[in-house]
Amino acid sequence: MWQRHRHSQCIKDAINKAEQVCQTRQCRLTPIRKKVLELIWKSHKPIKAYDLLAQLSTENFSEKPPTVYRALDFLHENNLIHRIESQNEYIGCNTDHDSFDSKFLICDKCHEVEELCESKVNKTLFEISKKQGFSPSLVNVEIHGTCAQCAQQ
Amino acid sequence: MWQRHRHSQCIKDAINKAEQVCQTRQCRLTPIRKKVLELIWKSHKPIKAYDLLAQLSTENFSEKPPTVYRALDFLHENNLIHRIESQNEYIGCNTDHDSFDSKFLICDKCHEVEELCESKVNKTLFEISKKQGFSPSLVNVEIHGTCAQCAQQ
DNA sequence: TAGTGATATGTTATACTATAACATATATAT
DNA sequence: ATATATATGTTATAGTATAACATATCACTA
Repeated sequence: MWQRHRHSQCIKDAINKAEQVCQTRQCRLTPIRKKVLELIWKSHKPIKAYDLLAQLSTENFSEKPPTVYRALDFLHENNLIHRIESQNEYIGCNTDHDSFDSKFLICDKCHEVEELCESKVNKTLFEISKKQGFSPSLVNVEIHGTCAQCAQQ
Repeated sequence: MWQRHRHSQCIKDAINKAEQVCQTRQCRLTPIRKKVLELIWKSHKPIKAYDLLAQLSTENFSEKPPTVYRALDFLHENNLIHRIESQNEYIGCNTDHDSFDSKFLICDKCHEVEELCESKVNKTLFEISKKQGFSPSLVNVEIHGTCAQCAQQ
């Protein structure tokens, strides 16, 4: 990418947003939760639970599965991260949509993932669902393929 | 359901279709593969790999994970089943679309799943992807919620 | 400010999901 | 018949996630 990406900034933004959300919702961004969120954002790509866990070892936290899964649960419940279902991976969310609607472009070559913010498709899917008597609560779209970068090569 | 569902018939249809597909593609619907496909269709709901495996035990097949995962891989490659990513479950596919496009309504109460056959949304998603320079190869949509049956109760 | 209930974390164990690697058997095509 | 490819058997292990209970910390109020 020719454009300089101020990565440290996007981590900070994510933490700030998380702190705001927690203040509003009266829940606590504890050190573990904050650290896990930071680690997720530090990774430009979606990251696996056990990779997060390994990184926690260098910190002062218990390096055991429940540590990271509890933090992931918390962050997910509060719409601060998404789970990429087809990959068992987690990625930060900095958009303002509620968690019931998420769409991802997943590059199968470099494994980068981009979140799509688009509401038309979502609306259509809701309408189709309702026509069938189905009451949707959550829509997840995962589109696999090749990203622009990788296609050039 | 007031309407009588001829379940044995839909299993037969699925096997017939599989045999056709295999003839066309020059691949083999071996006894294991056929049995796994039958078991998947026998279950009205998506089913887990290890549940299939347990059911294979009563048959004359090796009740070990690779047995079922290999059959699942084969059936999936040939578009005879889908994987519900958010549930780690497998479901039969009797529609004629290619596997690169699948959409499911997943009832979180009774766990029944219905496949949507709809191409408009898919087209839109492809267009959006391409605008971003992304070349999609596969779209998977999983919509969670409550089905008509369960909503009545 | 000590006590109490709710929330969060530590810890051990185990359940659930999937694949690697190599041996053996079966099918298909000369 | 034999060679090659394909499929299955078998053992072991990797990878993903949760249950259950103990301990600690927070937040509220008596």
